[in-house]
Amino acid sequence: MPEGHTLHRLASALDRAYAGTAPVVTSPQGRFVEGAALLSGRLVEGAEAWGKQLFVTFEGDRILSVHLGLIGVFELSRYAGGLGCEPPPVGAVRVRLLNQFHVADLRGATVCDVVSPEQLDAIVARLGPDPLRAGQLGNDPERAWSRIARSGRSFAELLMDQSVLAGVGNVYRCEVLFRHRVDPFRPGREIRPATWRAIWQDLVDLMPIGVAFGQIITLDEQLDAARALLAEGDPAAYAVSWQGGLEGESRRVRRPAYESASPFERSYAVYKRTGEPCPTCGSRVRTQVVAGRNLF
DNA sequence: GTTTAATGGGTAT
DNA sequence: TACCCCTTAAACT
Repeated sequence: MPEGHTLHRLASALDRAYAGTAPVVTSPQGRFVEGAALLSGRLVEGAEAWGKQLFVTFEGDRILSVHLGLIGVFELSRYAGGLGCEPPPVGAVRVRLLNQFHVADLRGATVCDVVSPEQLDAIVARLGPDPLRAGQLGNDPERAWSRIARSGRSFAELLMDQSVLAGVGNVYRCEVLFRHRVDPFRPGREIRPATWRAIWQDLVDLMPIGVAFGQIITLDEQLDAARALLAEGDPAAYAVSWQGGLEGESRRVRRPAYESASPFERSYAVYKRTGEPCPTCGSRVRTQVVAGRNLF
């Protein structure tokens, strides 16, 4: 379940697995048969993410455009044995990319289309700056600030608006508001410029760590440990493609490669901690549904 | 066996 | 603000 870090991690994993190869593209579920036919057998030029949008570019200006939505999963795994020996699709697999060593199965996405470069540009043009593309041309955080500074909408709402800021979802939103002690309901126009700059910089620091470990990490102790691991070495060590069930568990736990096994327990300051004590002051974390999403 | 929740977002009202 | 779509697995009966 995806925020921007998931999509960027997925894009680079797909890029490594498929760029320069011509995968067989199918739709075992049957709902993307025509699109699959447009792509199958063509050389993959690359994969990239913008915010929560994923694009896989095939030769001939045909681009697979995917948005995972709330529940979508693009499960990438390596298999041994070559074509014809791949694992059978399980569940509602809308798209399967298959080459000699890799299978990627897409399930539950809200968007899955073949688009042109012009359509890709139009999708990207609707997005605000992406903290995972910090420093890149045309990805200026001032664009987000100009929207925030003149908006009467709540800051919490603005952080989730992909046309203001691309890639942040509910977890990063809740956690970053907590980290900077910002009232979620304060209107954008009452946010101080220094507050916005600090939050943008924090996301620029935090989100690549999320990409490296395949997990949103926002607690300071975990961040310190994560930075130490990254400093001493090999983020690829965490790019494990399968996570088996724990010893004694009856059910096998499978995770997509881009989510990977992480050495960190999933733990947040406020997200999904309703009723539990604040890590700083001990008061109870409260929840309020804002436009259909749980704000903590 | 059925219901619900989930890190999203588009469209209608 | 409501409702719709996508799919799965955990949490309920």
